[in-house]
Amino acid sequence: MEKYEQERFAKLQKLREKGIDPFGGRYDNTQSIQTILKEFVPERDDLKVKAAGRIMTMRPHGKTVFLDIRDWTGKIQVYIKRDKIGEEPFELSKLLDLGDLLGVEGVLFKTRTGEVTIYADSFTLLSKSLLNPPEKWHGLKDVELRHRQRYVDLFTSPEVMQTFLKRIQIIKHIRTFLDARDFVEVETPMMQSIPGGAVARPFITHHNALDIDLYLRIAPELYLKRLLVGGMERVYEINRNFRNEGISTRHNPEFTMMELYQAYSDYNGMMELTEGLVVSLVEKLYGNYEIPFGEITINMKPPWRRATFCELLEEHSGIKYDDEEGLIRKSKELGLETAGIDRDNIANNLFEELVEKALVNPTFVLDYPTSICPLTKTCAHDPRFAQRFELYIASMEVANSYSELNDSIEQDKRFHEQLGTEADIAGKIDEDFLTALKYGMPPAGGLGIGIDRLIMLLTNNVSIREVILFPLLKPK
RNA sequence: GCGCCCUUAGCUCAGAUGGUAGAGCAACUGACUCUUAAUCAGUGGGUCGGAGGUUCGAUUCCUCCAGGGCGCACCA
Repeated sequence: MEKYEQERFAKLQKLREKGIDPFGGRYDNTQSIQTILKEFVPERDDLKVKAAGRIMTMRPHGKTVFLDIRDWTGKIQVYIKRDKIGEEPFELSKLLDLGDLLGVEGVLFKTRTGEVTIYADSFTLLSKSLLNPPEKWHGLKDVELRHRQRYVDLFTSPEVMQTFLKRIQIIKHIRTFLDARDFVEVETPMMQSIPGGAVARPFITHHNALDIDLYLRIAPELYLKRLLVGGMERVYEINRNFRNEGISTRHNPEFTMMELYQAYSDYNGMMELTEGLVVSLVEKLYGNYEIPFGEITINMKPPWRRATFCELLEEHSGIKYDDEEGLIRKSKELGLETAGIDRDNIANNLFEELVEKALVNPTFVLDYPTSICPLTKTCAHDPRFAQRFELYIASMEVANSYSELNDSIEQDKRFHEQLGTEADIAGKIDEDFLTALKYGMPPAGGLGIGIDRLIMLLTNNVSIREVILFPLLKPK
């Protein structure tokens, strides 16, 4: 390692001796390689182009050298010929290495073998690379190295670059979609003194001047609803949530969540919105509704199935929600814990065990038991159930939505039921949120979409770490 | 947190019932003015993840540790 670096450093010194700055500077008016490749027309041999990119391969042939440079849009071959470029510059080309960043000016032509190539009039070293890039053919395969040194992964693997560019495109599309429907994007606190809006272990941090502990937010929900009270009728936020829990192919401690709230809507409105949004993304990225995901193919064609929690539970377990003994019996058959657990949670555990795995094509699961939905309005026809849906695709929970509970008295009661004893409650209920509700919050639909998971689906990556630029890894 | 698996050259990978390792790419030297996984000739490169143990001898067997992958658990 040391050795390779020294060899390259020696070349760098030689360049300096020749008066060349090995780290370049401003290099204006380049065109993207993709644009250059599109511009080429076979009839013309005088199209001047200027490109900049990283040297990926080099094929020296005595008094000529072919090299491929890549930028973030594509790859193009460069042809450097001594008789064309002059003796001194040609000597400089011998000090180039794989991985160096190079600027090239020249005319386009097609080689005998049919490859569009820049016939270099001149080249400029824009940055000397001091480390060996990974192998040209296999690239960087080691998953750990790919994540730790994402910068290498990105310049080595165009597919990885494409995944992240798609991620950016998807998030941009979501913003455009929501902006077109009169939503406004807002920012709410990441550091909260009471972590609310979800149930999860938070990260704790400390503010020195105030000498108080703060929590990194587990959800923005309670602040976004305050904005509904304030009269911001359609708000959304796309930003990070932090949960101090296990790491898996579907969980990263910090992840990107989109939450939105629409006054005077409800969870039915949110279903329409969700389906419209995700389908528009599928159409944009795929042009058809059959999308591959790992080993499976998902059919995203709307309309998506809508089925209640109870229907699905019965469909996959043969047991009705009302049949408490049946639920317990089935749970025991499956080896699930039942002691000290109430019926709703037993039902929910059974649901997770039996139903979720089967939900491959998009399915809206409606009307969860009220006790596991503390922030949700109950169903008019049966208050044991709440107006909530979760959207499952490929057995992953992708979205979660409800008709927002706007009755402050009911909300107060639910918080207390959720938290249990008075001792547990101290300092854990966001009283200011309840105060806000008392002023009056419009009935509203709320929606949360796990952006990373959505991007996994839309880019065919089965691990969340493949769609997060710098996933959390233990320090080496 | 638990279980299974992985860690060998800069990168991608071989390998040995235990006798201190090999290929391709990359690098270095030379030849080559339309090549493209360029080619040809030659050269160098390794604490075999770390620490212990067994052994005459360990990279190989055992234990522990670290990092990672997958699954489970956790996760409204």
